[in-house]
Amino acid sequence: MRVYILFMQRPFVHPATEDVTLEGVLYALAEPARLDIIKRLATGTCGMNCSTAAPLDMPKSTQSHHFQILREAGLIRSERRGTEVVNSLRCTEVEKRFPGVISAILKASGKSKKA
Amino acid sequence: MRVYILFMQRPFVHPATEDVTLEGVLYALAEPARLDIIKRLATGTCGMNCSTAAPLDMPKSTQSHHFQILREAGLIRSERRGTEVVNSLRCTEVEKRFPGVISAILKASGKSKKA
DNA sequence: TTCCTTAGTTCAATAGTACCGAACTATTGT
DNA sequence: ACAATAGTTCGGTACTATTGAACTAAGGAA
Repeated sequence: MRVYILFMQRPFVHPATEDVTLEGVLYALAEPARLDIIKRLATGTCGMNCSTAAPLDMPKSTQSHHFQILREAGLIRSERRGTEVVNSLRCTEVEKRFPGVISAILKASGKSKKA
Repeated sequence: MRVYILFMQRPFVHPATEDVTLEGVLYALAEPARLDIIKRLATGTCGMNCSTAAPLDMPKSTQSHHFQILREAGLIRSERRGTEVVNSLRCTEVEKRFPGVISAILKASGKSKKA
């Protein structure tokens, strides 16, 4: 028999559009794994849970860490839906704050290092 | 009396345009101090030496480190001119490789965190 | 030449950050 | 009530950044 002490689950914190910083956005996207997550979210039409949006071989604790950074940078919105967390891009908001940045990076991210 | 053993000074290495990676560019620009350097270089019409392009209070060893990262990312070109190193942006090249990325970031970098 | 000055680099140590396994929380289904 | 699924938190190790100190290199002055 196991005793659990129950806490309220901490709600996710999302910065307001005007509080999103360029530094935070660039920092978040500079990590290939996180850019990868953003690319996956961009191709899908609806939100994705963490495991789906993250690369297959990434440990869950690392996923959690990266999603937190993306969320705090203002790039994604996360919502709890039962046991899972549904993540979706905040592209339009970020585009409004920093026009062209995300779209140009997403467009560029298709290019490989060398043929 | 001090004895110096003289070496040839290592020449600067600049990646070819096609070897510039998005990851490297974003990583380089994600650091506020480096974005600052790029902004300074962007406003000037000609090249600047390291001390001029870097923030005033930055230690020289840190400057050197940041310029190396910017250079290896393919964002700047460095040339020795006597005792100093003249740095200039490789904007057009990077724009050709990743259209819109640098220009959008430079445009966005003017925006402050909050009024 | 010899020394001084200016400009930047390299080294090494410390401070800070990231990654990931293990243990845990929370919700849903059986 | 228990098992399964999905994600979070913690803590230790491994990597990365920052910076003072020592150094290289070029250019001038005496």
